Amino acid sequence: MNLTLTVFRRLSLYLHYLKQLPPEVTRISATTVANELGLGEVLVRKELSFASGAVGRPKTGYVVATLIHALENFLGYHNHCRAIVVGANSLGRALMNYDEFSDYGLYVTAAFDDRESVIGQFEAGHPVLSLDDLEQFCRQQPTDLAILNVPKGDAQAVCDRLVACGLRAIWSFVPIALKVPEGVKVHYENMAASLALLTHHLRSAEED
Amino acid sequence: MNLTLTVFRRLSLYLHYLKQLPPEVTRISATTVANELGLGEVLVRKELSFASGAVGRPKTGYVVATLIHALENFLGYHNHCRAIVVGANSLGRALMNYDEFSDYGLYVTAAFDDRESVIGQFEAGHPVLSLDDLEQFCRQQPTDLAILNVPKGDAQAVCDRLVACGLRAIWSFVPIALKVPEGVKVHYENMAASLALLTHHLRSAEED
DNA sequence: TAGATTGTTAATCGATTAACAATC
DNA sequence: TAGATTGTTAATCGATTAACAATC
Repeated sequence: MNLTLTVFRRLSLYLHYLKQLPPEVTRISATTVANELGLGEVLVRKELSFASGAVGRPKTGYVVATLIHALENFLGYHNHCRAIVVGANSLGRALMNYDEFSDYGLYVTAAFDDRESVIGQFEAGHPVLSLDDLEQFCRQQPTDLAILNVPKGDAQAVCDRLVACGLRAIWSFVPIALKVPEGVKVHYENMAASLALLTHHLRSAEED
Repeated sequence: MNLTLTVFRRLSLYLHYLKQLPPEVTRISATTVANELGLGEVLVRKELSFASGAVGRPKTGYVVATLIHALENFLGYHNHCRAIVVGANSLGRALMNYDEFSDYGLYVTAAFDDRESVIGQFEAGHPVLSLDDLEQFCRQQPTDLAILNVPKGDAQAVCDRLVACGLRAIWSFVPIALKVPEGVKVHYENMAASLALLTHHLRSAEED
């Protein structure tokens, strides 16, 4: 099986669902999970077994606690990872405050920007540093990935610097295709497009 | 052809690419676009023709200006849509400031929250109102969709109120499956999962 | 005319679902 | 034992790619 973003998102949906179950529910069937989340039950079974290696018992289902632990493990909860935000605009600063990251073992340690107006600020206890200090910071603090939030025109240059600093993963909110060497993983996020697709559906619904 | 989020995102990638071309480039081939963006050329052609109805000419390609206009039209640039943010946490407030939305004709007009500490604030010129005023606001200001950012426990109740207000689309950042009537479209966003998948790839790469 | 490029039709690939035997 | 539920194998569905004739 192939781990796509779609699969990964569903796995975290399963995990959230399992975690909100009342504590007296100790076992659960894939059938129940599937119905609650509006998914196919075979899909749920396949993905649970893929991600957690969990073995269910016919008739009783899966042990909830085991499943939760295995999913957390697979999704990275127990495996800490350090990220920096590059470009401390309001979305960048919001991501420094974003609690949910810690559910996946992700910690934002600092932000970087080249605007005097934001340098020196603190967000959720972490500093906004000058972009000039990027290289020095990365040498001192092992950093795994960067959240890229800079203006379009700066994106490729900043990206090159991040790669030179040894980062191997970039989460880019900039809508241009970055050129990176083999071995560096880039994931593009387009918030506006996600939202706009919804409005597109609204319009098509009206036409019917 | 089916309009999925994947397709929609690629369309907006094409559009961004076309827009950053120097003005002297008036015609472009699907082959060039595909190569620049690292995609298959047949895919680009198919999606361009699907979304824009644009007709290319063998040998010369497509007229850039026509393509841009048609894509903007398809993606909603010329079709304004009003959104509210419900739950004015830092991500919610960042989305009120998010410039890119206007590229898709999206305008956030207000935010709602039930915490006294944020009610009355302004963000990008738009107010944070009391959640109590939601119904009244929606009666006075036609609103198309809501960006849902409230605590997990409140999500379903708030969602029900939004549906009762006549909203037909919800963009939810809350990781629970909402129950909505037929005809209401929900899109779930899981920022943390997107980022966590990247770190997962990092870890698997290390193991090789 | 020759070559680049389009758009279509058929083939492939991957993800989801259906069917079903195994088992607690 | 009978019924619920698992996990696997085969079928379907949809998205992407390959092949190719049409055409500027």
